[in-house]
Amino acid sequence: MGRVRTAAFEDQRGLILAQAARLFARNGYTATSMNEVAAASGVSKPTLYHYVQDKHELLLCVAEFHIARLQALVDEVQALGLPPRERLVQLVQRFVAAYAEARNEHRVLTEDVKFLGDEARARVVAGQRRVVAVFADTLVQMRPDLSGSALAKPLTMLLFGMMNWMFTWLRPEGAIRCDSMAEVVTELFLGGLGSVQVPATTTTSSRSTPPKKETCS
Amino acid sequence: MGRVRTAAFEDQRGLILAQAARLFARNGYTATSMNEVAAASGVSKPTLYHYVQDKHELLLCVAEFHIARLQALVDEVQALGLPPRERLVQLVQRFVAAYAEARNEHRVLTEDVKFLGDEARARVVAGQRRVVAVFADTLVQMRPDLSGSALAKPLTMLLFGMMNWMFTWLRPEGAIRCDSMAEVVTELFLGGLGSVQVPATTTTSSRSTPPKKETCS
DNA sequence: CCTACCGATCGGTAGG
DNA sequence: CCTACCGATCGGTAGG
Repeated sequence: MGRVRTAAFEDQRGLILAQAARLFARNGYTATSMNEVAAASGVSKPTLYHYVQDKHELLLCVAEFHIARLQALVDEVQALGLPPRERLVQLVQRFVAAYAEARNEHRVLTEDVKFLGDEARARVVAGQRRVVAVFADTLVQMRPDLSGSALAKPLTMLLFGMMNWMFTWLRPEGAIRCDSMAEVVTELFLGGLGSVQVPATTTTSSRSTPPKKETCS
Repeated sequence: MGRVRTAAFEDQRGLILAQAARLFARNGYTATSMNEVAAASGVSKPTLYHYVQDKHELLLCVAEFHIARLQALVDEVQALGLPPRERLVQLVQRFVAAYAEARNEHRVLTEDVKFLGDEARARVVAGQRRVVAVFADTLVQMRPDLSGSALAKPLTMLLFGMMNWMFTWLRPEGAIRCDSMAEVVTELFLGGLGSVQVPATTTTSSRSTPPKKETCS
């Protein structure tokens, strides 16, 4: 049947991807050499190239495995059939936990995507967009007046900003636990959501705004 | 008489720093060559090295000029003598505007600091910490029960997360104006701040915790 | 799986 | 001696 090496091959490949994610996260994609990835994985450089085609594929695999994990998370939560508010609580809680567990991969996803080629980057961005859309839809269900306004996606991105930025300053060994931070994020965001004013004019703004460049002050 | 070259020298140097910031922001520090910086600045590489000592100094100057701008902003707002809530509104509004105006420099500051040497990075991080401290102090003045809790700095970092992350998805040519986003951030954060629960047990943890605190970078 | 290499390009500097 | 540059190339190292 299948080649005997497959299981061990995938194990070794997984270890290489994890080590690559660690090095990319710490030193950046460009500043990380394939020699370093090989050494950290306990193999020679030619052996490394037996498991991955090239440096870009290494980056793409790290990013896509992480995106796939996040999409699975979204599917799980949607399968629970919760009302929107409870669904958002679950989403935040599980995303923060997933980010914490895959800290290196998450950093690579948020910082090194620009080093992918155009098609590869487009795939990754499309995956991210699908995840963001679920959050945005949930927000609209919680506040129907957001529907049609231009605010649903920006609000979603502010929420992602809190979660994503968290892992630039929250140390895993620190006194603050990730799950307690997830609670704070939830309280802050859900508590503040009702205070955000939806401008009545924003609904028609998609028609009235010309493609004229609006420089941010 | 004073050196005639000084004014022109500083102008040229400023242009080089701006071009370096643009290239670093777009392609990353490591992936940007000194040849590209030189070409973008309209000078030869030897001439580039007449204006900067080396590549690391280029990165350090971009980061420090931006930090200095932010510290000046903080000083301006503090000089207004506003009550804490209005002070925070002003801080958010001006920081978002400053980030928008110095978009490239801001991206360099948040993504490429790791490529600085130890001493240089320590200087930059110290500057960031001073800025963060003003935000955190203002939060504590708004909610005195945050004093002594471990939540003031994390909450501040959530606020910075919304602002910092904003410039990864908000396009300058887009329909959404930066100042209107500053309003949304303010409404969301101030509206949600009252909903955040301060755990009673956390109060004593700040005294019992040794220097093992989170480094808010 | 290793040693040994390649085309190219890196950051930085020589002489003029 | 200084400055402000240029064309050319240095020693090392990148991905492969």
